[in-house]
Amino acid sequence: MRLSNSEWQIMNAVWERHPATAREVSERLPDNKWAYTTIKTMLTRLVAKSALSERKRANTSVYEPLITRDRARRSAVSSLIENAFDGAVEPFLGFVAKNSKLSEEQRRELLEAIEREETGSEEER
Amino acid sequence: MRLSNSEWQIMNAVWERHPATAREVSERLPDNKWAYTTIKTMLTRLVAKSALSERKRANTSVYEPLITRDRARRSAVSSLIENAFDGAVEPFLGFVAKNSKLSEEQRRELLEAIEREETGSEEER
DNA sequence: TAGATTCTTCTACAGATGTAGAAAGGGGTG
DNA sequence: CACCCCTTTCTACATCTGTAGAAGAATCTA
Repeated sequence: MRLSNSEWQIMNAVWERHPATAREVSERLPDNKWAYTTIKTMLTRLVAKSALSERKRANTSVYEPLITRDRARRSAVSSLIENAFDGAVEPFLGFVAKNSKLSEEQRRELLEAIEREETGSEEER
Repeated sequence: MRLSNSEWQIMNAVWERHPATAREVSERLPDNKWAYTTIKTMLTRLVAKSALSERKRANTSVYEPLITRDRARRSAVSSLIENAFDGAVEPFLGFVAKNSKLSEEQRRELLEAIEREETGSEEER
């Protein structure tokens, strides 16, 4: 399941709160510059690729995620590692650690996360 | 500078050792399934978007990166954070830490990297 | 219920991506 | 020089992405 840049924007809005109508998505989009029909088109495409479900309430479609944000993220990160790091996780992690100008706060958080070493993910519906 | 999946494969081969000819790229590609001309096409497109330079040696083109791997990686990671994490670095880091089934070894390395907190990057030419 | 408003569905189209064949050009070898 | 082989250059085409208008269908409102 690969999402394009614009599709991510749409999905983000739907994940935020759902079911959601096209209108709601449109309103949630930060400084939205898309025509309403553009959003509809993307919603339709996302339904086509089974990222969203569509159901009618009166004459209006309401959309709901079929994949979790977590899952989509994992897949995006994997793909990045695959392409940009030749599939090697370690260099990726090193890169992230080295390049992400962490604040003291973030650094501690990250360290803790690693310490905990919770492997797995909270699926957020 | 956005690289598509296939473009990453090509660039990876060029970064590996350069200048490189199309033939060399083709040979370096792990289990390459592309026709020679496909590779040529992609090299040409990469030249068009200034990711590679092209220069003739006899009747053969030799290519050389115009962007560093590090730079391309940073841009890819940024873009990922932008799309999949709404631009928030922290959730991204947490996610990575949590989801990346580190080996004991990798964990230590990552920790060290964070401790060192080298901000910046080794440009690899 | 007529008109205004909102939705949906279709159609369109340019540019990016994936993939590659045909044909022409250049260079080394016998 | 003739020829073979590798390389380049052109052209092609399907699919995906980004973006949206036109027109018709449903709904709300005075």
